Amino acid sequence: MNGRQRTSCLVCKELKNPCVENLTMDQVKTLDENRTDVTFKKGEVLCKQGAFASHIMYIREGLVKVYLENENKNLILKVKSPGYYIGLNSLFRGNVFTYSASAFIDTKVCMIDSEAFKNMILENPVFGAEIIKILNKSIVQTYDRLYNLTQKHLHGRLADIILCLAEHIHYDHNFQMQITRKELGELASMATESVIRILKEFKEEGIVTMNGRSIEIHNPERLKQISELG
Amino acid sequence: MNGRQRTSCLVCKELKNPCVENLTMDQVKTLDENRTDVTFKKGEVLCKQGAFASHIMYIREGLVKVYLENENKNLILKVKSPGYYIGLNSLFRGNVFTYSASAFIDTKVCMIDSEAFKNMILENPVFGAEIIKILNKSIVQTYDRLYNLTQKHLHGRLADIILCLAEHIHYDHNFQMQITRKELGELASMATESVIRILKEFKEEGIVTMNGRSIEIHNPERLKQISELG
DNA sequence: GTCAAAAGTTGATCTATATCATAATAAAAA
DNA sequence: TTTTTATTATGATATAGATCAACTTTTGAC
Repeated sequence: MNGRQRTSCLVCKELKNPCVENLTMDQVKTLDENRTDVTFKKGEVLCKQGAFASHIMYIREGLVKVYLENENKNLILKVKSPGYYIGLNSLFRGNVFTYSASAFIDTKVCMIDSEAFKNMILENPVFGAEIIKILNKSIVQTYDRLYNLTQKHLHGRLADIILCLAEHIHYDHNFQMQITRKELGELASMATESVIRILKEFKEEGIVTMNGRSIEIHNPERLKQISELG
Repeated sequence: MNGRQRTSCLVCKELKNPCVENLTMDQVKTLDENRTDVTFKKGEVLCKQGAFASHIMYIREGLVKVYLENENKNLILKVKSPGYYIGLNSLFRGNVFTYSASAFIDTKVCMIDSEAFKNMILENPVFGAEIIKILNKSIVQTYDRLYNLTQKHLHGRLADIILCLAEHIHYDHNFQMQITRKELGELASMATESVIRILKEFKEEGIVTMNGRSIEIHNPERLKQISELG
């Protein structure tokens, strides 16, 4: 694998980037004049694939599900947490959202006018470089998801998701999932019944114990192994 | 589908971008002093996932296969043609190639020193904005591939690839494929036998006629339909 | 507290697709 | 030209995982 393991982490912490630090006082002021804070309740749609992207969103609080829409089934691309941007992909190319996003839990975002954001990049190349860095992280994350969804089996994908929930969202190997088996299935891109069956197997092997939506990972190493083997 | 069809075109023409136009004479000169031309024969490796990316490559002639490596099986991400860059993803983040690339046919590239390239972005924000545009196009293309590989059936994926070869590489609905069924399978991410069987079906339905590696598409509309239905 | 709806569970079945085996060509090498 | 190797082709088999059906438990609404 040439130096890196492809764990499909839906939440890429590395992407978190307070690149506002690179702005001048004047620029922060301009940005401040061109922003507005909005709160979304769980399930509400933050942006719609194909709609005009007049603004970039910066997540302050909450958790956002980013997905591609289609008649039959949605494909979850990633889950974004505070510190991430939504809508960067629309910059300098059509100003149309390339994906839809909805609040996984109650979420607060700060909306920044696209034009103001673009000007910031054109005025301040260091800020631009930071945006490039963020985009590149996001591309690598997408490559990983592509790899995981096409090359790994259900067991590996579910192991990935459980580890991701524990280590990047709840920061604990013993946690209360706020999501249903169906949603878990959406994240791992598999049928609800498969989620249930595989969770049962993990339980029987002693890798986890579960009670309703609370889960405790006893053997994270084994989960990582399962994830690697596919 | 919210306004757009997800045809999995491995060769995204929109990405072609002579963004050198945005450089000053001085910058073009600097760039010229920091570049070197290299020719690769069919099959040769241009860059290796995980290796240090001391340079960006700009494709002048040929066709390049970009893929993720792994013990068992490679996953083709995209095919790049003249006008595209290789290695942009490594900018401002570790300078390590995120993928491997090899020449699909004889290929000429121009290598540009990474540091010189980065300086260009930091000196010239319009150039930086162009790079952001290119990265964003590439992300959207990757989302499409993710969608296609995970949501479409074999028939749809193969239809996509055949159309892509015809319309974006050979510019003719009647062309001589330079690749084997095995390679076709790699592009569409399916077994060689499946390629053969599905091609036979297309033939029997009168959508294409074939003779060895030469193929003529009689009903591109039908192929597009098959691609859409998955 | 009762009823309805949603979530969870389990087993049975179905299906798309990979894999295997083997043969027929075609291409390349000797 | 003969021999070897790679490609194309086809049928049989295996299997991962989805879908379906039915049943239980939990949650939420009135």
